[in-house]
Amino acid sequence: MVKKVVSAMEVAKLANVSQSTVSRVFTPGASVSEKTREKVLKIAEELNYQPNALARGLITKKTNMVGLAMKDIQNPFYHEVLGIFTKKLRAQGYSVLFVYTENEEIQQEEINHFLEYNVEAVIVTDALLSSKVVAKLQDYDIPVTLFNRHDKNLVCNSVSCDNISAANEIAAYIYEKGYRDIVFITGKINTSTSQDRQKGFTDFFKNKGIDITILEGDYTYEKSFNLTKNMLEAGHRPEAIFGANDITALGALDALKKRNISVPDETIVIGFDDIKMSSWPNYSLSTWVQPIEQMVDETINLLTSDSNNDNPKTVKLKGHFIHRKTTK
Amino acid sequence: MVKKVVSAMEVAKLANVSQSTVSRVFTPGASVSEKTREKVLKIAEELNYQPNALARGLITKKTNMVGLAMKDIQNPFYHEVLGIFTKKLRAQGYSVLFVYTENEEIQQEEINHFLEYNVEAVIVTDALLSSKVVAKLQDYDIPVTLFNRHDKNLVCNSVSCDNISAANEIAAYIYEKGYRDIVFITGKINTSTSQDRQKGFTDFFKNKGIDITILEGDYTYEKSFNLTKNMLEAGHRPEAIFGANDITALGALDALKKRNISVPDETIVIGFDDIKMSSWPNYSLSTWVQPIEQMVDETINLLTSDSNNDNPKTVKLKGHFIHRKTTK
DNA sequence: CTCTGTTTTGCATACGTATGCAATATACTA
DNA sequence: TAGTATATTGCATACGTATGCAAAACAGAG
Repeated sequence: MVKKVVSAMEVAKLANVSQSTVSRVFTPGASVSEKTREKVLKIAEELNYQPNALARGLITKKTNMVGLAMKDIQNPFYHEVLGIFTKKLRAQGYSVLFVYTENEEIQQEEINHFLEYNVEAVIVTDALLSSKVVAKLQDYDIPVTLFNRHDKNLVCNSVSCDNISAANEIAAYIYEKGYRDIVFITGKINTSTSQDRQKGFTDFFKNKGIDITILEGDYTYEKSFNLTKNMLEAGHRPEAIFGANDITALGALDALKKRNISVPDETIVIGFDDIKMSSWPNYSLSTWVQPIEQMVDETINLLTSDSNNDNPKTVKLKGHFIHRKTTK
Repeated sequence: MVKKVVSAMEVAKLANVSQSTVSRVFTPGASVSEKTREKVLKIAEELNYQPNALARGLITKKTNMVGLAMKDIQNPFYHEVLGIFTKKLRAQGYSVLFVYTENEEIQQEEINHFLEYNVEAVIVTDALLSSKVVAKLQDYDIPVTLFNRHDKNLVCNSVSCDNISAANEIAAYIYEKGYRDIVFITGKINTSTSQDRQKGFTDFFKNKGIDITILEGDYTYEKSFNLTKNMLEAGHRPEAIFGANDITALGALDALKKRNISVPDETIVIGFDDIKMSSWPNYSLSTWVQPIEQMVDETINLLTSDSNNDNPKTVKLKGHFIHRKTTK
């Protein structure tokens, strides 16, 4: 029993008004008398009418769609991010056109998809963007915002945690507790998050004249687990390990446990992100809490306050350290 | 420097053809001579032309958009599912309009959003749907498919793992190993997944005349952890625990570890889903592997093979058990 | 070269909405 | 009451594409 989708025209006929009037009833701010508004709304309700977003977008160029691109990784942090984005965007009347990409760089093709649908803005989370792609989007006046990333080569908005200062504070914490044998496990080294956290962390110790050990990870649990395991087997048991994110820290933590090294008594472990899992009793990981909600709010602000691409903004938020059971 | 979005008309002018011809070049199967096709494509390339999906959808009613709804939970299983869906749908030329919902039941409002954008199909994952909402979608001839769920009250497609037989096999495995003191920790009890897994599991033991313990969980780690902890503190240490999903099983596993109960020597633990985490060395959880890829394939098949809503299909796939270190 | 059958093209229109402009209805002032 | 200002409405058109139909171009046969 296929019900025909009703158009504004049919509502208009039944309500004895013109299609324009029906349109105006559904256009916020348009001029309609209270009486006709009610009349039209009543009929519309009966017919189950709702404006066609495609036709509407065709004229207004306001599609109320936002393109959200994300890379395929196992980090649950981004799952949370996605959820928050979707909720908050909907609250502002936006729908989310979602793209998961396996590629290191977002492909031209994926962006074309966004363009075809006239998205009003593009948010890129945990994925890289070539400057060529950004340029193309900006050619069409579509603002681009990097979430949890920044890139000096790209002239576009960016919202992230102030990773450098956060890592710096973590370093200070470790230093003040008196630990001197320290390890940093990086994430993917071509990500700004990993780079900044490494910089903030190592710079602090450099100033103190302390050498720390850098293990090159890739933001996966497995890599971090193995790096730590190998290090321990080679006879190096550090006093403190800072992982570039929680997943990394958890990998290290499990490797320590496997060798029956007591955390935090013999070695302390600190992560970054505060994913759900980190608060599980078995892990109870001390970590840096990213202010996700705020970060998302700022991102949405950027794209609604029709920020012009010629003058992109960079927002850095602070977050805070949370002490659990992997530190003393 | 805002570049104007070019339309088929402008390409047509430069190529000395009509707009219709340009349209036909971009419409698979339309009649265009090879010579003009090349000419048009060349100009289109130069102007960076691409068809406007909105205008196209307005006429053809083919928007190439699929609505995907998901509930807000912490289970990483659905993160994987989302990724696979997006990739495979894109491969078929579909874009994904994504909705995250916090509500137990998907709201009318969310569905309206899908309708406004003329999505061609709706996939619901880990969320409930009222029959009223399904009816509305079907009124408009939009096929609805439940993923990893089924619901007798809803006349719509459904794709899931054969939870009953899977749980049955797990029960058989446990029985054959000789365990008799057995616990099942449920998920949210209003989900078909939890119900079916419970049924398949308990029915097996009922036939053998064995009573098992049911703990009512909610698919969260915390709940499962506490249930297990309380049980152990009350002096009940079962020989086998089956969790309605991996998160549940991991909660139980951690509670066991906390009490220094040796797994699998004193108690074995089995989960369901095979999320990434389950293969982490520290957990190494034995579990039932859901054939996600196949499940997604089947779902997409259902919606592309313009299955009529009057004759909805139910697909159940098998999956397999994977033995890791929480079983012997 | 002519005639016929087939491909390729252009013309016109439709999809469902928003909006500038002019016409009409209403409210307000004196 | 008449006159003016304002609010409300309808008309016509535009957005960018697809498509039925008829015209035009082409290919093949004789």
